[in-house]
Amino acid sequence: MQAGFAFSRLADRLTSLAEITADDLDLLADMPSSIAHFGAHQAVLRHGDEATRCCLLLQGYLSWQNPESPDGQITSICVPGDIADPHTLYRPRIDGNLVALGPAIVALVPHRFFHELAARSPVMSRALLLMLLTDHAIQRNWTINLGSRDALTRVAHLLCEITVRLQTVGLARDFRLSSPFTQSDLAAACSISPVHANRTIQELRRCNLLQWRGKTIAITDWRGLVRLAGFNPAYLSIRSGEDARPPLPRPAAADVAVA
Amino acid sequence: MQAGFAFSRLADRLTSLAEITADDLDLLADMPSSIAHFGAHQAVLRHGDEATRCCLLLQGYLSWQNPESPDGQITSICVPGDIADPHTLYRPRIDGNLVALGPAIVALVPHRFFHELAARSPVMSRALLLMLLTDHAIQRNWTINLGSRDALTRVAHLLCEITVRLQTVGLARDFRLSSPFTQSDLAAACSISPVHANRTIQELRRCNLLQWRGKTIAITDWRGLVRLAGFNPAYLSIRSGEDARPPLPRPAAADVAVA
DNA sequence: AGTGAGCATTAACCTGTGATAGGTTGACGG
DNA sequence: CCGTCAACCTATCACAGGTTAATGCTCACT
Repeated sequence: MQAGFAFSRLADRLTSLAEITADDLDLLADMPSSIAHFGAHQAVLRHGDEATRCCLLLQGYLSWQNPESPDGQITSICVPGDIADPHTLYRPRIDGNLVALGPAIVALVPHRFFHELAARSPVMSRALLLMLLTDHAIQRNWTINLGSRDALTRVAHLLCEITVRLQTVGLARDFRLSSPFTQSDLAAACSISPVHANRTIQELRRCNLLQWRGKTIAITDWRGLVRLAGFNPAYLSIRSGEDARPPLPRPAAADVAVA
Repeated sequence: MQAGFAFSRLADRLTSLAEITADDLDLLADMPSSIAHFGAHQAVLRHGDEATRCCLLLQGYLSWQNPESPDGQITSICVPGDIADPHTLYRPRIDGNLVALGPAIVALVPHRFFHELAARSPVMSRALLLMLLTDHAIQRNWTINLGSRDALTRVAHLLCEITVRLQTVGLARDFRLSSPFTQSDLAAACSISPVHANRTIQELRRCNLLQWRGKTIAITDWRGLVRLAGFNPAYLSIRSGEDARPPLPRPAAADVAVA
């Protein structure tokens, strides 16, 4: 039941990308997979591996890290519902390390399943392609983030992005998100030093934008955070054509603080 | 004749990505296109446009710029043979401004042509997909570049990347590249100030790594530049499976300094 | 209760880069 | 021939953020 719950994140994610029908979703029922659990900072995929399966993230966060940089720079972050490595469907050689941020649950799905899925359903094929394109858009935005913002706004922007991405799959609806990652992880994602990450978070706290205690972050002033970051969710789009919807809290569910 | 020459860049580019046959290349012969010329800093596509055609770059350089950042941050650079906006095939809304760096010649090709091409030839379809994936890998690398290198190595890395990308389409074989872009353009791509870009270039000159006079850059010590930048061309790959070939100067052609 | 590991916090100091502002060169037009 | 303009070069000063290192907190395990 826990597992079925987690799998529905993928459905949510795909639905956010294209007009998926019930029939299409039924195709996911046959998905073969084996479930794997990972602990904090444990490697899911290693640089140089040849992938034969995709990593579908069910719970927690994963990060891609640059193997060459000494401080383990993080180049992207995956949230539940993401396929961490969709590109391996077409080019299986792994470039970078895929590492869990905090405990994570991953479903390993044979490449073959997705290839057949795409062959069987044009809409699903399109959704997978849009997933790739969205990853690309996110990556471009990380480039912008590093290139044009200072530490404070950079961290703020990253938090905005993660929040909206979680909301797309039904998490963090009340702007509370589980944060198993450390301040050093955040620093590695924003390319600042861990010490300065700390200074920065304190500044965000002092502005009453958020609380970060223990393993959850509560964003107490969403609009303030968005304004500070200059965050525009359009790039995360979400249903081709439409512009991104503002992440309004929909009727609360029971699954709120679990990422 | 000039034009036919330029079109062959696309063939070179696609060939570098997948095992293209002569029959596949023949399909390119029907490519409908209209040619457009642009001057320095002129916009090719504007943020918010809806694209119905792809921009195939024949000569010169194009850049994607972030419309929100005041200094016109450059988030990626296109070289001849690149399709500047392959993602518009699937999501036509333009995000960012596509701007010419120096004079550029572009072939505008209807989306329809590429969709039919992909439907007709699986290999071509694959090559187009790999083009998207390579763009993505390059973008990830820009994130790494901004996040983990200082100004000097950042500029060095960018120059290495551009050089190798030019070489895959038969340009810059002798490590001389046309550089219609200004130091400010370079600065915008590396997210440093124009003044500091100048300091940096002088440093590179002082180390005898390159000459930059007028509108051409001559890299005089390629290995030194690669070492300084920590450049590893693997991410540009270039024929799935293989690792990237070292960019050896092949028998010189007549087209050397023209980008 | 005691120990140790990992993480958060604080402080003192240092450096790369930005900002500003001025000077030089070269291409072009009248 | 001179004025204009854009690009390039140089110098100086201020500050965001890096580095290092010491201290404290919290939790897990014995």
